[in-house]
Amino acid sequence: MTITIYDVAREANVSMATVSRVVNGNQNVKPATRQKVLAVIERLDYRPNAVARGLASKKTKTVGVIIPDISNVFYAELVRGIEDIATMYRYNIILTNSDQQEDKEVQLLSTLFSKQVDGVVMMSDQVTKDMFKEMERSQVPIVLAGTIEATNSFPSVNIEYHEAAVDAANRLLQNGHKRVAFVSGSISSAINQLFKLSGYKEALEKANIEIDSDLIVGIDNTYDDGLLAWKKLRELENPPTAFFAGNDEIAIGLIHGAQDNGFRVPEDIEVISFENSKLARMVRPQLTSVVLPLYDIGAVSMRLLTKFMNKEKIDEQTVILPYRIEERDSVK
Amino acid sequence: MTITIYDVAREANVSMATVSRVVNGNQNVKPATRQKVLAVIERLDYRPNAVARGLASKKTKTVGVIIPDISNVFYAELVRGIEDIATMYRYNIILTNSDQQEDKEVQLLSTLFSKQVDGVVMMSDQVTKDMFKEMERSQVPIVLAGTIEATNSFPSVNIEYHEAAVDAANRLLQNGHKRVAFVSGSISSAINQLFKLSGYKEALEKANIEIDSDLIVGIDNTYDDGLLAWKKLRELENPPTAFFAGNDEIAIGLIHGAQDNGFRVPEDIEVISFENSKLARMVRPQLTSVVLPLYDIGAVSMRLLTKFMNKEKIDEQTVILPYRIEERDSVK
DNA sequence: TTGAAAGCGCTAACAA
DNA sequence: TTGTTAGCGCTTTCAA
Repeated sequence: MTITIYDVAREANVSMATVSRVVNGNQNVKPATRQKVLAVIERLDYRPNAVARGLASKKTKTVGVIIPDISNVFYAELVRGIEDIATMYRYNIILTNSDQQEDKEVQLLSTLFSKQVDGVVMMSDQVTKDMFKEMERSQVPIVLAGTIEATNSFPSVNIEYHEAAVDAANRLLQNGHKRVAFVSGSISSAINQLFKLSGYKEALEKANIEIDSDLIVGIDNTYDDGLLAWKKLRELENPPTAFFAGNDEIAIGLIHGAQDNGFRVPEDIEVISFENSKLARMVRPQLTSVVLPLYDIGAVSMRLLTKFMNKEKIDEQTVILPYRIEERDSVK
Repeated sequence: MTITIYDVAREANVSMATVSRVVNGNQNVKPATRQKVLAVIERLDYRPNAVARGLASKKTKTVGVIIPDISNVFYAELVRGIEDIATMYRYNIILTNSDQQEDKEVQLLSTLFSKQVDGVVMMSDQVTKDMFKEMERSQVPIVLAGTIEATNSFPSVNIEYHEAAVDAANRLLQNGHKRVAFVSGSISSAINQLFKLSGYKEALEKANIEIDSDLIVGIDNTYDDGLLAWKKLRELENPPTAFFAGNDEIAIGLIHGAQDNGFRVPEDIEVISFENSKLARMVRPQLTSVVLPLYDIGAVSMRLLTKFMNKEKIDEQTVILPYRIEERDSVK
């Protein structure tokens, strides 16, 4: 039925150990023997069983990936970065969606461990206590991608969210705005709370502008919620004239809300986003946005993971990638 | 170090077979014994090794997924559908990107087989001969999602592309257009060629409109190419007044191209799309589009695959999902 | 340079 | 209801 290393060994008149050696590229095989074995492998169309190999070697050449939701472009980009580097190092990835549910994240980790993955790349809004506990007892390395964990106990790849947020807010402030709204997804998440919002606040404070909590709104990371946020903010006695949007969908919602009400962007209203997905160029006006290099974060995370898996020397387990602001047309 | 079924057996004073039984929910265990074993499992925090299990049982509870590119929303939606149903049936997925490269697709299949996946869901523009050969000798079921294979040798899930295309073209023709362009990605792909384009042609012929090959343009499925296609088509002596776009990005490129040239959509130019991703609602005017239910195609494909994997009775291995046209504002 | 043999951690007859 | 045992297909000593 399925042909095994034994069949090859028998046909080639060698021991299975020898077959194993040629399959694994071990140099201790006489060229002639190697040829002979290779020929039989070819003839029988032998294909090593990776599961058996995994059991014997305790290496599965597969890594687990936990993200909130693959149907979100944001995470999809990240995963592409991870997968490309994984492929490069001959790993496959098991992809899982957590929907940001803590219990699911914990359970997913557990499933991945039971499947004996060689490592895990994970992205989460917030590393809770339970997750931390599960992560701690992992036998394999875990890299956090675009995820903040307070104690910095795990390797991670991020950008300077705080500085980026300060920059973005300043970009608006320097155009003279006094009423700048902060509209972002899950304000409670570590990154939004600790970095983006704090950057926004710092910029305002430095500009001597009082922080108005009415101008800080936490919504879902969606277009519709962006639209809604516009409506709500518009009804304020003293509505904002500029918006710091947590991501592209929100930014577009805000812009369309403004346009539908007869405002022009950027003439009347300015909007800066924080993501720079493909979407950023697919609206009019095109979005000025902090670029979050998701693909790179994924790629670098995976590369870092390979280093841990191969027990290579690690220079720095906390890597910070550069960011920049892509100037387009939603800000003057 | 790692604790195994043996450790549990020893601590619980039972045989490993009994432990195996309780772990697998086998009913042939005395409740008292079950309790005892469960307690030890809990105490030692024993976790079954899925790789060993896979080797012994020849079932890995993981399925392979091959798609062109996860960073494309289109495929990401599909994968989410697959993953959700997979999770429901306790399968994990190994995700791979083929970038539509035939050799990569063949090689990916081979890798997945070597990892002993229990089945494969795959999406491809075109099932080539080499792929077909590799698929044919698969020991496990393969379901094609949103993919046409001429001989219908494999189970598949699709929509009525041809009818949908006829409908879409008619939607434009009924508004009196005589010059309707067909702008789509990889005209050579099976679906585009055999179904979308043929539907477009059929509709035109029925309306007694001569087919003008200048009006049929094959590009990449991108926003930028949509923009370019607009420019090119605009320079025609007798330019089109309506567009059948192969997907949302192309539709948006076309619309922006038109708007940038001072045309109004849908007043001057009408555009119908073929996808209905999230994007469709995120532009002005919002896109009228054939809805391609990607999530559903993924979900149904995975469900179908579980039936094959469990050797359930299959009513129909070729499933066709309904489509509809979402009327919005890019068509009058 | 090669082979023998002992696992890897589990499932699944089969016997008791 | 439980235990014994023979694999599953491979890697990896160790010895030759």
